[in-house]
Amino acid sequence: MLEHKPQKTFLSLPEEKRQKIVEIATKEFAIKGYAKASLNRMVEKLGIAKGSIYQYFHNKEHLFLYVFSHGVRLAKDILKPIKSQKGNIFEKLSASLKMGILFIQQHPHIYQIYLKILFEDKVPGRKHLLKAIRFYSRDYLLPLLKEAQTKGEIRQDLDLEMTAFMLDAMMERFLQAYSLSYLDTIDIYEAKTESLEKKISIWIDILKRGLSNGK
Amino acid sequence: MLEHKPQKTFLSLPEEKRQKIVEIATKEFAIKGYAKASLNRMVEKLGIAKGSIYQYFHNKEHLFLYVFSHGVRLAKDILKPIKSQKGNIFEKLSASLKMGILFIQQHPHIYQIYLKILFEDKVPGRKHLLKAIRFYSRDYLLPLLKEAQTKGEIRQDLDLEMTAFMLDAMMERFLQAYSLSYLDTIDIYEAKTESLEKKISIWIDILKRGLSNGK
Amino acid sequence: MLEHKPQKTFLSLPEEKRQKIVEIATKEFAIKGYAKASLNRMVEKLGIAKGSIYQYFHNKEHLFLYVFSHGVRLAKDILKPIKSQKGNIFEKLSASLKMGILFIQQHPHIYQIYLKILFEDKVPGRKHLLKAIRFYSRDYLLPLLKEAQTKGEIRQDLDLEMTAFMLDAMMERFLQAYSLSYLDTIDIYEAKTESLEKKISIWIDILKRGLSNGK
Amino acid sequence: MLEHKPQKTFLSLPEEKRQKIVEIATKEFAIKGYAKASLNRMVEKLGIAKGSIYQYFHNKEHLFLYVFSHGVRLAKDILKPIKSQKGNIFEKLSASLKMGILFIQQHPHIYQIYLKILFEDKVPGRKHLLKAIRFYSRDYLLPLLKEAQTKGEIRQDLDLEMTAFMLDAMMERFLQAYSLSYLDTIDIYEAKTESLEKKISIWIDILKRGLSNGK
DNA sequence: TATGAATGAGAGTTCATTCAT
DNA sequence: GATGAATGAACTCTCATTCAT
Repeated sequence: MLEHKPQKTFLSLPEEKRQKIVEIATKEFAIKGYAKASLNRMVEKLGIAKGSIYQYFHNKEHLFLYVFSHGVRLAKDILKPIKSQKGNIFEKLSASLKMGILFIQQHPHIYQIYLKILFEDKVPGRKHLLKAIRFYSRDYLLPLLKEAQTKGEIRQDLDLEMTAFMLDAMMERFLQAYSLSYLDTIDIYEAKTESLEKKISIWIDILKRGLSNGK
Repeated sequence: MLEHKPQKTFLSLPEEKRQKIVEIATKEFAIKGYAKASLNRMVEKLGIAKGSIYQYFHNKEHLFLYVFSHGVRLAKDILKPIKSQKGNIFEKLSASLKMGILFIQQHPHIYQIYLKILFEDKVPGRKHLLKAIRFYSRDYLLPLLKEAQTKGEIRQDLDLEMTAFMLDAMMERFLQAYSLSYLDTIDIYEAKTESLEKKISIWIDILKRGLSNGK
Repeated sequence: MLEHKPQKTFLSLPEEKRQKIVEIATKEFAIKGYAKASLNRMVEKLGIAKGSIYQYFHNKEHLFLYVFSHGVRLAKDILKPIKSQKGNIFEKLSASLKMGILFIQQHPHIYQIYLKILFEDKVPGRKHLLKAIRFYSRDYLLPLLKEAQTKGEIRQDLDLEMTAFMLDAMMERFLQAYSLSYLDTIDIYEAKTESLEKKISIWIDILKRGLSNGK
Repeated sequence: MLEHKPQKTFLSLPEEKRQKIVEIATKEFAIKGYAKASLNRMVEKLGIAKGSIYQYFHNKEHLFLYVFSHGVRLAKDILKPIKSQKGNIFEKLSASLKMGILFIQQHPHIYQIYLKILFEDKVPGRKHLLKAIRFYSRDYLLPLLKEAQTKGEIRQDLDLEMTAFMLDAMMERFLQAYSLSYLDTIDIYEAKTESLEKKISIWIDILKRGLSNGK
């Protein structure tokens, strides 16, 4: 699942051209959102014919789904190593946040697409896509929390399901704020002016106190 | 500030008609976002002529700004009483969250508009609008935290600015998740299936442990 | 003919209001031309209701015709005295030109309306209006030329019809150039930068040599 | 300068279609002026889809500027040979007038566009366009007059700048009158009913007497 | 396979005119 | 007599999609 095959013609394109198409399309979807993204603009920037894009992808929707799943693949690759790294749960959470920031810096448009479709309607398969990427929730955080509870890093009386939800919400919101600042220089939350390192450490510190056994 | 006057024509309309216009427009902007919202659809749903909407508002932008500021006014009215209510900071935060939930339930489309423009570009006055509504951050949370620190409800060594940022992020993300579930029945985070009351209380409990003095 | 009566309601308006209406309407037609002139803008500038203008004039066309004929009346009043003044034909032509300049300076928008409709289609009664205002041609210049020929001021062998056409063309074009410069500060023909007096006298001098008996 | 490129799409159209588009557009702009010209009407007359015209030209303004510069190109091609032809200045002026008449007969709508924008506001690049086409003034007439003065064809005491202005005004007004008659059958000045040849010769004769040395 | 001209629905906006109050 | 809300046709422009070459 989350597989969205382009036409064969796209796959037989030279690697370089394929990359450029994905790159331009990603940027367009990221900046404009799905509905307002314009194939016209894409082909113009790419310097290819209008009809060509329809040789590569059946329609706008297929192109979008391919671009999106491509982004998810990149994100998963970056986050995978954390799960198996050493350290307690708080160190892992901290590392996850830092990795998230890094990903946004390296691929600003991919995370931006995710943010755009979060609240946009008429995005093809939106619900399915959103469900598929809740890394931090059940699939990612819950196992982490269970392990931590077993090791005694966090309290025994915590409702892990809800804690996972809370952590997911917090972490994603942190990335949202950072992304907004990074991309828009809106800086509504002053995420940029303060040291991110310091912000993360304070955050984790509060969580540690909140989640672990009192002294 | 954040005042957006409609044409006189609109103000002299019968109350009922005015309400219907705001309601339909709010819904359209909430569902479609600014750029994709269609005045055509609005007037059709309202059963009025295309030209009429231009008697009421100078253009799409003015209509949007009016609808938006109308929503903000409603939100402010609901949240105002909390500041002066009794109880410690955790009780106030808890009350804020519950009030936020209530507001979303009563005016689902207003909060939805806010979420839409969070990540949409080309929204008129977007930066200004977003800055104007960060209730929870500096303007709202910081005074609360200062008071709590004075009263000894939270630790003396907390960096209040960053704590405010964290709380703001957490609370807003909670509402985001709830709103997504409520409107879309997406239920990515199972926000609906669990008791909200319970979820909030666990959340506040963790915060209490994380923020207050040990012991 | 060239009578265009407004509605009775207009005539019973206070003098001041009537003047203001004519003034604003003249300006609007002068700047925008007939087709692009907007009743909306006029009533807004006048501070009266949209419906009122329809109480005063049956429709846009009637308003225009009234405004136009009002302008013609003013122009005729200014030019009338010249015919009976003393001096030879060249002095009269010179005086006419100066009077034309004066009229444009005093009522820039009236002459502008004439220029606008010269080449605009869909102007109600355009042909009729244009025929009605060829002052310089048959009605004005021909009698002048005949008298001058009788007095021996100009050659006997001149074809007066054609000379009248030429003079009409020359004089009107002079005013056109002046009007363009005066209104637009376009100054395509540098009409402004040079002394008008000097320009007129050179012009008349050439005519005198061209039209009168050698010697 | 005065270069206005259409889209590539237009240039790769079959010659016949391109001509038809220019022809229809020229006519529409000539009859309606810039502001009131309707792309809707054009595409309907052309029998093409609304969107197609936007494949050929970026927007209404670009279409207009192309059509206009196309007309200027035609006019220049026609008038070029005169400068270098034999004869004195009066023969050249006479030839210019005749060529002007011929051009209007062959391309009635092109000259009409020029007349339309002379007095229309909001025409894109109007000032620039008008400045660019004053053939008869400084660029064309002044050299002619200087040469004539050198050769002794005209008086030494003439102010050439002003004479150029006068000639320009006279000749253009002659063409205006002719164009109005030709297109509108308005015939305000009876330009049609009389022999043009005779009219021109009388005109030139008066000029000759007015400008050349006595005797 | 690649092209790009053609399409037509739908967008926001303007405006002269009508008519119930 | 004055008002101004309502109308709807017409405007310029955008866009995803099709299809003959």
